[in-house]
Amino acid sequence: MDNLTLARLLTETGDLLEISGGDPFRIRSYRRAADAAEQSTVDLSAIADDLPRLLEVPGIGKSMAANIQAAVETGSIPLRDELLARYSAGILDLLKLPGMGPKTIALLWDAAKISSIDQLAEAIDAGRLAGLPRMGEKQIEKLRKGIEDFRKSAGRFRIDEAEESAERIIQYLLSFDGIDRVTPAGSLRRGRETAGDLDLLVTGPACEPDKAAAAVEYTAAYPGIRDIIAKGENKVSFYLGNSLQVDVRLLPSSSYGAALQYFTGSKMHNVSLRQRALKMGYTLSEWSLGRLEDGPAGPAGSVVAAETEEAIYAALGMDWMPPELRENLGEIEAAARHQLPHVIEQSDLRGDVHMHTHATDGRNSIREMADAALARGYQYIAITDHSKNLAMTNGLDAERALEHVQRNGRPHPRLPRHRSRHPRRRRARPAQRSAH
DNA sequence: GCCGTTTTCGGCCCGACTGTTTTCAGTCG
Repeated sequence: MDNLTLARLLTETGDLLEISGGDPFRIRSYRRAADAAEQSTVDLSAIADDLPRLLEVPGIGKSMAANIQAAVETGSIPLRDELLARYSAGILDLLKLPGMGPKTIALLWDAAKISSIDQLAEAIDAGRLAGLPRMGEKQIEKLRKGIEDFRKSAGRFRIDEAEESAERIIQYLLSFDGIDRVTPAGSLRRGRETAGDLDLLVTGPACEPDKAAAAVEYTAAYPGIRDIIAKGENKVSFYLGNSLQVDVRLLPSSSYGAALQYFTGSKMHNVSLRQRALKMGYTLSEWSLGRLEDGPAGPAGSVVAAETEEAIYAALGMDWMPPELRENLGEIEAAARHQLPHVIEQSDLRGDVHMHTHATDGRNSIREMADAALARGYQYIAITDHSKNLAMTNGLDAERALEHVQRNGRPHPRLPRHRSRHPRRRRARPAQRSAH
């Protein structure tokens, strides 16, 4: 069983526990364990029998270790099976509808025994939701729309697709007078391979508190918007035509560092960082790092650090770290010990050994790719075009391959202007795991 | 259910937005 499957099982158990009204902190433990499984560079199923090693993983205690062992042996987690038997497998899909959380699902279950999207759609059409607590007209319409969107399906987006969408929105926003800077944050900034949504941080004089109304309206008028999800004093969320969700947050330049830190995440990194802040007598929010004794953070809260990420991490006794490391996998402790690992950069890459030319399904010639590779400082490349077995991609047989090389491929003094399939930076091995 | 710079018990992040709740609960990131 791979780590992603393990993470899904743990997440689902946490979700079901929440629907059943379980202890919030126990629920959080399942989520934290799921996160640990997803991010771990060690194959947890391979060490399932090695209890001491499992317990070394932050977020995995005795119970979670037992759950992992059960999952590897049986393909599921006992508590998950028990709860699924009480409801039905389809109940987990309900959580994917916008605005639908465990409390609402519990309500729908208690009032109408609804445990799947199809049952919910049917209940809406039959008018059986009207009259339930918190089920006004707008709420029901929102659910109807959510079901429609779910059936069309959205899912996660490749990072290059998200980047393209981001670039267009950034250009649009920068043309507004008083917006100085638009910074993509979230998983895009953390260099993940896919993004569930797009987070954009907007700063400038037009984003000062109490003055942001015009900029908010301008943002909400972006031509690519399909539906507005939420619009407030300094935040706009919407769906683009391709179903990518975009969250735009407008904050004053004086809060840029705090906002960037907050919006970059990951969620679990932020939770850990705030816990550390609390222990040190501070409170951290998207507005600033402030002193706890001065009251809650926020636009009017006290400011220990806010303008740069560096200042915030420094005030918390830590080195600044590249966004790629912020996954709550020990980087906070490593930064506090000043022992962050080196993150591999584009300049560290020496070559690329998986490249297709226009002879099959690539877009460039061997020569063009060689030139591009040289421009990046590569020392070698390997051309790996398809064989004829893959006819749909114009696979080459031996004769055609030879012809192609003779025509294009004489040893060339120079090398991949093809878009690398690798992220610009590769994730470094987290510090804590290097001790394993 | 996990974890420890005070802790093996007692605490566990924080603010924005929405809808219908007349003061707030639920959801989200």
